[in-house]
Parts: sequence; structure tokens; C-alpha cells
Amino acid sequence: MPRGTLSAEAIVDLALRIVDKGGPSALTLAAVAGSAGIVSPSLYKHVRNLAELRALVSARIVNEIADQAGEAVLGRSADEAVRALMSAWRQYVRRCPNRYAALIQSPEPHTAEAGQRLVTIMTAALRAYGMRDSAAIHAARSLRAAMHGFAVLEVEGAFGLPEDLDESYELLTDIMITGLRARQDAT
Amino acid sequence: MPRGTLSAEAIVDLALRIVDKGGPSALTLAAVAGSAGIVSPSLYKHVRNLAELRALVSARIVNEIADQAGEAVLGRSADEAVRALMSAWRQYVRRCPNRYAALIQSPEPHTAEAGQRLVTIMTAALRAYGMRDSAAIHAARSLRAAMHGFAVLEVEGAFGLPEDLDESYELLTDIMITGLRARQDAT
DNA sequence: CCGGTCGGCTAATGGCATTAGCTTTATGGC
DNA sequence: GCCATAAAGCTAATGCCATTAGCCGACCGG
Repeated sequence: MPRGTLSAEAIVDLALRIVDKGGPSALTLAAVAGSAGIVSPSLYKHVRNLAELRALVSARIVNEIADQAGEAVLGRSADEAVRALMSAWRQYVRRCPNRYAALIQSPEPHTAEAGQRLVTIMTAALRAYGMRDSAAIHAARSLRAAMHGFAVLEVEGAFGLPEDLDESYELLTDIMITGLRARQDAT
Repeated sequence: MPRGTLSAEAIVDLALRIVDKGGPSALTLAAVAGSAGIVSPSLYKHVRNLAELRALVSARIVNEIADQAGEAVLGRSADEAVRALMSAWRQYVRRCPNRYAALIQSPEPHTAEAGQRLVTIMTAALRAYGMRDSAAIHAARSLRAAMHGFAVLEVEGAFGLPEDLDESYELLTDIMITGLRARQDAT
């Protein structure tokens, strides 16, 4: 077997660079092959098809986010943990908007596994509010919806008005924290 | 001029039916042309290109959502208005998941205009919390992020766990209401 | 030294968007 | 009622992309 230098991992690396530069729509097999110095059909020796490459890329991105999120939450709990988590999430989005835009939310094995890490991190952070099991799941979903929604809208340029986005996100953060805490008091 | 029966409006109608049936990726000029009984190049006499068609479709969808949202909010205020708004939003998503998935959040004139309607509806609902101007904008963005995030994740099947989604959304609704009310009390 | 397999290649197909340029057809002014 | 015109259809052609089939050479273990 020739050139051992091209693994699926390496291909994902190249794919990420392409996404960073040209956005999600630039991620084509032709482009990846080109940047690897081979022709596109050769890629099929490493990756099943474009859909799988997208899934692998997404899994990598989710893992990156989970890394950031996990680090942010470390040593904090309750309000501070949620604030740090939300802040870390948005920081990732601002640092790598194209990657975030390329994220595909599929019930695909690799991505799902990485997503599981996030669920664990989030439910752990929520345990400080006295939430467990189902309650923690529902709260984690709410948190994720808020973060993801803001991220998607910001990345896609959907916030047209001139108001400062940092302020908006701070408000969203405060709302989530207040809301979660109220739940804690309620139950 | 022959066949006056095919306007941009009619094309969007056909496009929506295609999206409903096959999801966003099924929306191709070839498919639309086929369902209109013409060949694809003829479409360019009515629509600039695929991107514009997508934008027109999105504008229509945003208007549909604004209709539902506006109706839901009518005659209610504060908590009740927010609850009704969030409920209407998700009902639309559940009724037309493919349409929601096809939504493109572009800073494009038609969509932006429809989006303006939504902003108006939302800020009006938030005025009951004593929010005006910038404060209302930030709050509207937060609300939109929460609703959109949940919608996107639900539509894309990103919520893998068996927990009931209705319950999750109710929690998110409560969190938003509690958070917004706390803001009201704060200022 | 040799055979298998891995990883590259070329060729070919089919779907799609898009452009150019031709033809038909309805209609509005005469 | 007729005809010029412009709208709205068509065919042909291009180019990009994913994907499949089948070929070939190079590395590795024995």
C-alpha cells in the first residue's frame, strides 16, 4: 500500500480548512481531493461518500465544541457553570463561524457519540440546580436550543438590526440562568 | 404573451409543495419546472436563479409564521402573549417541518421585509414587560433564538433521547417567561 | 523475490444550474 | 380584423459535481 499519509483523519483536517475558508458550500469532494493532491474518485478509498465526510466533519466539530464547553465548566457550578458554558459556546461560534454553519445535526453514529459528550457536560452542570434524570434532559435541551438558535441566527446574519449582539447574548444568558434557577426553587 | 397562468407566486406555490413532500434538498429548478409542465430553462423567465427562488420561498414561509404568530398574540399580553407566541411557532414547525427546514435566514430584501413583521409582533408582545427600543430588540432576539433553536434541532432530529419533546418545550417556554419577567422587575 | 492488497488513476454516467439563442403565441394598438 | 412586439416557451450546449467501474503500480509480509 502506497502513501500511508492520507487517512480519514487527515481528510477531515483538509475538509475543515476548506470549510473555514469558503463556508459549508465549498465542502465538495473535488475541493478536498484537490487540496490533497489527488483526484476526487480516489477519495472513495477513504470515505464512503460526501454525506459521510460531512458527518465526520460534524463529529469533529462537535468534539471541538465539547472540549471548549467541558473546559469552561470545569470547577464551576450552577449559575457560573451555565454562564461559562454559554460564553464558551458563542466564543467557538465566533472563532469558527463557518465550521458551526457546516454542522449537520444528524442521528448519525459518530456525531451522536460526540453529542453524548455534550449532553453529559450539560447535565452535569445542571445537577447543581437539583436537576436529575428527565428534568436535567429537558433543561439541557432548553439550554442547547437557546445557544444553538442564537449561534445559527448570528452565523447566518439573521440579526439585521444594529443593536449590539453581545448585549443580546448577555440577556439570553441571564434569562436562561434566571429561568433555570426559578425551576430549582419551584421543585 | 402566452400562458399568463405562471407567475412567480404560482412558482413559489409549486416549490412549497415540493418542499413539503421531499424536504429542502428536493427543491431544484428541474423539479419545479417539471411540476409546472415546462422545462427548467423556462423558469428563468420568472425567477432569476435558484437562490432567488429559495429566497422567495423563505419569504413566504416567514410570512406564514408571522401570520400564525400575529394571530396567536392578538388580545394577549405579557406572559400569555409570549406563551401563545412560542406555542404558535412550534405548531407551525410541527405542521410544516420541511418548510421550516427550507427556511434560509438571509439578509435578502423579501425575507427581511417579512422578518420585520415578526420583529414588530414580538416587540409589541414584549412591551407589556416594560421593554422598549433596544431592550425590546434584545429580548426579541433572545426569544427568537430560543424558538428557532428548538425548532431547528427538532426538525433535524437532533434530540435523540426518548424524553417527551412537548415537556422540553414547555420548560423552555417557562424559562423564557420567567427570565423575561425577572428582567421587568429588575429595571 | 513474489504475490496480494491498498491507494492511486482514467473513463464514463447522470443530475443539476445556467446561458445563449431560436420559436411560438397572445395581445394591444391600429 | 391584423400585425408588431414582447413575453414565455423551447432546444442545445457548457460546466461542475458526485458517483461507479475497472485498471495499474507500488509497497509489505513472507
